[in-house]
Amino acid sequence: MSEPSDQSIGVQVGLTAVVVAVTDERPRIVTIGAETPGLPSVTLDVALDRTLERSLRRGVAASTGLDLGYVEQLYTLGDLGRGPDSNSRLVSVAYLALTREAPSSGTWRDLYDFLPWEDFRTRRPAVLDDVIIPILEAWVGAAPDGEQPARRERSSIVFGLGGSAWDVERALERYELLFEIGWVSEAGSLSPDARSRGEEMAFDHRRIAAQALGRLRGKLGYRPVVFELLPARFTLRHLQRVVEALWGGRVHTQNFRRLVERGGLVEGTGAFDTTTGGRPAELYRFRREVVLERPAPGVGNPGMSTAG
Amino acid sequence: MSEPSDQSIGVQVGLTAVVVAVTDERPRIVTIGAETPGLPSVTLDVALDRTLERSLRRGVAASTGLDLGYVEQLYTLGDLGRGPDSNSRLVSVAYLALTREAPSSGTWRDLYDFLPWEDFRTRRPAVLDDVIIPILEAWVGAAPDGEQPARRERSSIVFGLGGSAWDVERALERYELLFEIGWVSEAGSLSPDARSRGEEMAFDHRRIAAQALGRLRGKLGYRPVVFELLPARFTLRHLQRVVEALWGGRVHTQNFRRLVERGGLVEGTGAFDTTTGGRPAELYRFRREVVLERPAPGVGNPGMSTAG
DNA sequence: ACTGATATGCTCACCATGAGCATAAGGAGG
DNA sequence: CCTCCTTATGCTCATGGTGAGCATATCAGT
Repeated sequence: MSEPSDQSIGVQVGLTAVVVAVTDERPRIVTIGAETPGLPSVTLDVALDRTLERSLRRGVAASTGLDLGYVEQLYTLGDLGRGPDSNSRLVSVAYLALTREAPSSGTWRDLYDFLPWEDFRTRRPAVLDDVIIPILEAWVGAAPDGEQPARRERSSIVFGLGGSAWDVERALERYELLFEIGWVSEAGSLSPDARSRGEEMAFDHRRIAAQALGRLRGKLGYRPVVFELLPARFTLRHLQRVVEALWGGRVHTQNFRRLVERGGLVEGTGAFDTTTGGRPAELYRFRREVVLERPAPGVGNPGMSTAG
Repeated sequence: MSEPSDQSIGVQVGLTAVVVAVTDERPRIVTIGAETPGLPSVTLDVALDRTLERSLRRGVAASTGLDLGYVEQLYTLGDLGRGPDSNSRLVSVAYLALTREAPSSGTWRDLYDFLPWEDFRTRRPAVLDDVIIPILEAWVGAAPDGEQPARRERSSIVFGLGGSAWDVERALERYELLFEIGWVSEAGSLSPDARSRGEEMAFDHRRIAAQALGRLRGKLGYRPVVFELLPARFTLRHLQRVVEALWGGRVHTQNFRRLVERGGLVEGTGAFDTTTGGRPAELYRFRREVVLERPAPGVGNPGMSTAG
């Protein structure tokens, strides 16, 4: 059982949030700090906070001015060597928060600035074929002894090589592999080609951001979380763009419509948006009742295509 | 960012494991303690453990003698009022571990002893219709003001009432709801009807067990985790029984076979097991390569039937 | 009116899934 | 040996979901 002991002296518990919004068809996160961007974080205050989540909300409000809505725990990190000094041990609980972009004392940044290889919407990222895959192949080739198959398998699964499909949800595994082979790094060591390697973040915050992206992508398929990122009324096109922004790929428009309409996720309001350029689009709203009807309501896994 | 401060004094970090095996078609977990069963736990030792997971493995080995294989982080709990005394704050990181049952200095217990309403294999648990649903209806009826619809919706979703289907993965939500309405309780207050309410566990360990069950049930569908619970060679029947034990329901045998065979999850070895009673069953092995071929290899969500 | 957009409806082939029938191959008992 | 019971395994069929693509509707501009 859990016996208290002096060993725990020097342990601190931090709470860190990846606050996600989608604006102008781009996934955005709140960052703090002028030079190296970091995620909004707070140290658990035993006296003030009854629960971890309350502590997080308080901390994010204090450092960004944002009042969080949907919040979900991601992961707890506690490896040696984290945190500001080497004397104490920092255990951080990372959270994913969904909201709509609002003025903040932090800075909203494009998530794909930090993870550029994750966005397939306009085209397959060139850095994948030009740089990452060759480096992975070298890493596989340089494997000691019988470890080569394991390395080959891992890179295949994670980066969709040799017959495996690109799995959008494996964003964390991709980051971890790139980190292990030394191609991306943490804690703001400026690399000369930040554009292709992605910008760095403070501490291990970029890893957390990658995990948030992967979790969110996965959850999109079976829980109606997208609507946290949308206004109360939206066009199906808008909904699709938000999903695509997070997914990092394009989907078949008609099938996407069928999915969300026939799946009962949305219902028309009768009002129209005429500002979209062509035929006016009907404004829809989220049908909350859907969670009663279907076991796993979400936008499914609509077939991804690199084309529009 | 994360500023160290004296607020964190008094915080302890604990690691807790739900160690799951399946023996004789029953899901089993390791418990510690003579009276009220608890989960194996350890306090993070800053000096000894480089990572949280190492700490957990060390702690479980120390308290049960078990050497864990597959380990996955579940959730981090940190509410006020946890832990042994009210002076300090205990933040616990809960883990799910999968293994095969082996001699242990802890005690292997049937998981459904603690969560009896979760097992639909022989029949729908009587306690659901006899006790739980009436209590839920009373709780809905007793709702203040306009809160009634929300309560009705929640109980419908979580317990599969009024058209909603029983979702095996919502084990945690069911426990949480039962806890909120006071029908199950924590920390070993002996209830007179433990057989139907389920046996209690120390602290909030029963909640953690419920979460482990839900997570495991979910993961079964899209990751080949069952095989952590099976020997290297097994019959399809054995595989099916293990899945059913965790799922808490029966599946259609032929369709299950089709799923795992045509899905490439297993391959025959040519050897047979003649001890099963009828026609000898071929022994199969897990095909590791499947993770390369399919994005989400698992035993899917084979249709559940209450009948055999 | 014609063009270019976007919105929306509909069809069709294909595959995964739920359900059930039928056959194969052991053992136990007469 | 024959019959029955049990488990294993093969196959069919209807249904619904999914990927793709064609066709039509309705706006803004020119």
